[in-house]
Amino acid sequence: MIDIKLLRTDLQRVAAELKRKNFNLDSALFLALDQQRKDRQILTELLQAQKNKYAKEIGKLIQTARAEGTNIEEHTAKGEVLKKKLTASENSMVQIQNEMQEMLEDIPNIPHQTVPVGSNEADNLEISRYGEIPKLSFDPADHSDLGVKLSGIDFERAAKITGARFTYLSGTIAKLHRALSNFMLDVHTSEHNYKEVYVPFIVNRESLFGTGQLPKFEEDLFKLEDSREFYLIPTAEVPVTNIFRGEIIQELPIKLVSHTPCFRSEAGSHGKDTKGMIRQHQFDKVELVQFVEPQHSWSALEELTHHARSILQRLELPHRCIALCGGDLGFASAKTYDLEVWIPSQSKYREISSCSNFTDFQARRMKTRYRNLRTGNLDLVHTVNGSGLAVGRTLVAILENYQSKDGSITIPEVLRPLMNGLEKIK
RNA sequence: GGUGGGAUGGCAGAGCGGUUGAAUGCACCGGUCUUGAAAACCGGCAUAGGUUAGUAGCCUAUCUAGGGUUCGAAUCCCUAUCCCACCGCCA
Repeated sequence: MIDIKLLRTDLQRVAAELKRKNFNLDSALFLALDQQRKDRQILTELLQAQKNKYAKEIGKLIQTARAEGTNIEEHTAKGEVLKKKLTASENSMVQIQNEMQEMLEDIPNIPHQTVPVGSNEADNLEISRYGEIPKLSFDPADHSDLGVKLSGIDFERAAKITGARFTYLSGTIAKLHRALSNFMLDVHTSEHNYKEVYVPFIVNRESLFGTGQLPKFEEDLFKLEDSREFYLIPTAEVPVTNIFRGEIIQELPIKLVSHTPCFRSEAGSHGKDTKGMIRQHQFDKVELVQFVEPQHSWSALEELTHHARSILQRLELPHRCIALCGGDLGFASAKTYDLEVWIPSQSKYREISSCSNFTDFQARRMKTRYRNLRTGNLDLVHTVNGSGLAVGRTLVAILENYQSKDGSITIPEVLRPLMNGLEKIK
C-alpha cells in the first residue's frame, strides 16, 4: 500500500509515476472520495464529541436524580436521539472509508527513478552478463530428455500421481536437487550472514494481504478447502516477510533465508513452457529476505542481488542480470532485478531469480515498524527480497549446461562434496 | 476432541461500569550532581486520524478482533482468533 498522504499532497506526481507502471490512477475519483470522507468524518467526530460531553454531564445528573428519587428519563431520552444521529453518521463514514481503502489497496507501489521506462518484457534493460555461453559440438538436449534418459525425471508418473506441471525426481537427480538447496542455504548462512528459518507452507489471508498477493492476485494461488481461508504459499516471501507482521522490530537489519516448496496455480499460462520442469505447480526455492531501515534499502537490493548471483557464479552457470522496466514490474515492487540463466536447449536466458525492493509498501500493509532513533518515531521498515535461487530451474540449468554428447552430466565442482564426491551422472 | 485460565503502552504488569489514554516498574530521552561514568534525584515519554501555517492547541478513535447491553465500557454479555494448563488421541 502506498501512503495516502502522498495522494493527498502530490496526487498528480503520483499519478504520473504510476503511469510508468501502466497503471491509471483515477485522480478525480480519489479527490471526490476524499472530500466526501472528510465531510463525513468531521460530522461524525463532532457528534462523537457531543455524545462524550453529554454522557459526562448526564452521569452526574442521573446520580443526583437517583439519590433524590426523581425521574431520569428526560435525561436519557436526549442521549438516545444523539446516539441515533451518531450511528447514521458513523455508518456513512465507514462506508466511504471502506471504498477508499479498497481503492488504495489496488494501487501498486511507485517505481523508483532508476527503473527503465517501458511497457513490457522487451523493454527490460540488461545490466551485466557473466560466463561464456558453452559452445557445444552437438545439439544440446533439453533437460527433460536428459533427465528421462538418466531415469532421474519422470513426468508421466508425476502426471499419474497428480497431474500436469508436476515433477517426479529419483536417484542421483533427486539427490542433486537436494544438494542444490543445501548448497544455497550453506552459502547464504555461512558466507552472507543470513539466518536460516523454517516456516509454515500454508498461510492465512492476512499474510497474503501483507505481502501484496491478495486481494488482487487470488487466481494465482492454491486455496485450501477450509473455513479458515488457508492458502499454499506461492513463495517463501509470504511466510518469511510476515514473521514480523504487526510487530516493532528492535534491531535492524534482519537477514533471513528459507528453503520452501512453492505452489502456483499458473492460471493464465496455459501452453507456456508445457514441456519440462521450467514452469511447475510445485517447485523448491531458497529465498532471501531482508528487513532494513529505509535509507539502506537501495544498497540492500544491490547486496541481495549480488548474494543471489554468487550462487550462479559458484555453479559457473552463464547468466545475466536485467532491470525490469516499469511495465514489467510486480505490483508491490519499486524496483526489480531479474537474474536469468542460460538454457542451451532454448538458446535463451530464462529467469531464475527475482530480487526486489518493496520499500515501505509491504511494511505498511503489514504494520511492521522500527524505532527511528534519530526522530524517536515509530517508522515503517523497508523489505527487500529475492530468490537465491529457484532450485528446480537451477537443476534444469545444470543438466543442460553440464551435459555431454553421450547424455551424461558433469557435476559442478562446488556440489561434489554434497554428492559424496560424485563427478558425473551417467 | 474435552475442561479450565488468559490476551492491556517498546517490555513487564495494575485496573474490572463514569474523575482511566490508562497506576507502577523496566527500557528510552533530557537535566541536576560528578574530573568522567555509575548510583541517586528531577522532568519527559503510546499509536493513528481530523482540524490547522503548524512536529502548538483542540477534537476523534484505539486496552486481540467483530458484534451487543448502557446516557456512559479496558471493565458486563455473545462470537471468532491466538496463547497457556490439564485430560484424551496421535506423527
